[in-house]
Amino acid sequence: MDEDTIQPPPPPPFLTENIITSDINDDIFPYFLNSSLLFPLTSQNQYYPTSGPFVTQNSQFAVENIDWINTMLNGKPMENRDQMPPSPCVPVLASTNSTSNISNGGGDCQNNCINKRRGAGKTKKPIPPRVAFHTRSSEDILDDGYKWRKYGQKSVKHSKQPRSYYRCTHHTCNVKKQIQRLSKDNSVVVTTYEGIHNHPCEKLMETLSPLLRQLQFLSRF
DNA sequence: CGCCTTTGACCCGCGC
DNA sequence: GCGCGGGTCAAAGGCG
Repeated sequence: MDEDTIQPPPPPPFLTENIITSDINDDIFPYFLNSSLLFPLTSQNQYYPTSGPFVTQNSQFAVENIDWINTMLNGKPMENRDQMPPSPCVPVLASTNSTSNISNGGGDCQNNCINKRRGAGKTKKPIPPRVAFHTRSSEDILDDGYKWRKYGQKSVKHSKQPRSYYRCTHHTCNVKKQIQRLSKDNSVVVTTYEGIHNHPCEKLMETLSPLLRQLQFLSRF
């Protein structure tokens, strides 16, 4: 397939609707989130592909299954974000089977989240990595590709809106998230992630697999 | 039947 | 030590 025939996909509607700010280590970065994928933005408000090999109009580029939430929680990608290719990007087939590096935070969650409330001992509880998103959405629960189980809900002081507590249902994963609407602006959902997933994002793989299969098929002609 | 949400009780950290 | 507020547990009930 000639590269000229590859047309960049139109920006999905959520890119103009669900504007998100993320709050990590006192830095605020804008992000877009669709039903399952998270797109970091460049400083020029261009978005990155979430994962897989991609081409820009001028060059090919591979993003290897990056889970942006986990990557942010590891605190690494921000200084490099403007070195990455601008959108629109088109997914292409990987020419070689690259090494798999799927959303593995290096097990930090196990270290940081191990302190349970009972028997935590006298040592000061380490603060687990956290990231918060502000999303304008009518939906409380944004589908981030992971599966969550609600384990609590509390009303919080100085807020009319209750706070909901969720835990990743993966049996080895201790990642939690809190969901709460802003009392000042009910249309804004604040989602706070705590910890790092130690397993791949199932939905991400589900989403990309058919697309890549289709492209593989088309590339034969 | 298994998985999920709901919800009141309980626990813990922190400030006073 | 006490009280408050936030976070978690776990039983009960709902749903597919």
